[in-house]
Amino acid sequence: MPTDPPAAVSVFIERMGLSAQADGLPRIAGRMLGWFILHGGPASLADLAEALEVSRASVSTNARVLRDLGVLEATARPGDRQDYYRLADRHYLPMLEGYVERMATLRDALATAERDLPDDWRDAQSRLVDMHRFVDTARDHTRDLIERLRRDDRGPPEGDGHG
Amino acid sequence: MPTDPPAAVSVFIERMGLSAQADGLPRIAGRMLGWFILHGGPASLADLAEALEVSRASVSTNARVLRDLGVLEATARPGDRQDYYRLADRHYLPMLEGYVERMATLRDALATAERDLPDDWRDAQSRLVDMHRFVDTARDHTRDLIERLRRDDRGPPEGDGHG
DNA sequence: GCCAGCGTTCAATCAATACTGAACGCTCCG
DNA sequence: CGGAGCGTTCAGTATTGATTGAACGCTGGC
Repeated sequence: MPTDPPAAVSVFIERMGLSAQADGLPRIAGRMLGWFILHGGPASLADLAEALEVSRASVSTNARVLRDLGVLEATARPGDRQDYYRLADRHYLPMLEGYVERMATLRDALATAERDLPDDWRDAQSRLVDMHRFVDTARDHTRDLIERLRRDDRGPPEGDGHG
Repeated sequence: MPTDPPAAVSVFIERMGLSAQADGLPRIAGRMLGWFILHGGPASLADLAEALEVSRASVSTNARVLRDLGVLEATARPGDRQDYYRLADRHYLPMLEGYVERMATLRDALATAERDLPDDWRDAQSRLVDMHRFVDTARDHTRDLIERLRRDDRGPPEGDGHG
């Protein structure tokens, strides 16, 4: 074996699992994402199950989750009946979209409360509106960011490095 | 009782609990936040425990969590030995700061992988850098948003309504 | 038409963690 | 100095949800 650096590989995959967990996704989904970031190419569910040492059931379930999110894409290979998956182009955008979605949920709770609460509750209404405005701002801001990132597919191939 | 609209109140509080849960916080923390948004004023832990019908232990623990996050502030009332809490000024900012923190964690995982992986893994490196750039962009963007929101304390007291 | 392989689904298990009740330490009042 | 009230902490409980193993349906090869 010319190369045997599984140390950094497994460390990264595990970290991605934890990161996904922090974002409300199953840990295995994050590990699958990590695996795809490192290995990229189309892989079958059996490949993933073996590589990550998890059950086929988990791989199947989480592949569906990631596919529905837009992180993974299904590909077909001529002459092979297996399902193959690969990373979607801008696979990281769903993360931001998840944030937007949470903000929308929160926004709805605020709007409903504003509507259903009597006018007596002046202070409450004031605080609701205040937070409502904040959530709208944050959501719009993040939406714009997503739009922008969706447009410039890659940006300059190289040049200025750091941020 | 001149007003008895606890329906919308409890609905909102419960929704805030779920919203907090989606953000990785204990549900009770979210319900406490909801209660403070509606009732605002300084409240003792005993008040909260009774209002939300949860144990004093939970209230104590979650009050600490929310205080450490910057969502609640501790206030003192002269002549009263109890601890009183109230909503912090821009209590919603910690939500965005939490996002930034998660992105920083993710960024660190990516940077570490880039450093520790051998150059052989060209494609992996390429994907890592690609995602790294994205995370940096999103993080900076969100940071700027936080900065901006921190500056304009309230904006106009009233006038143009919608965003 | 039967067999093998793949993906999915479902009940059961397991782990993580939020929540509670009880005990403790502290501070102030009498 | 003794007692009461408040907040904190800790072990135990309960609940949520991820993960698994096994059974099922489907598709293609022989």
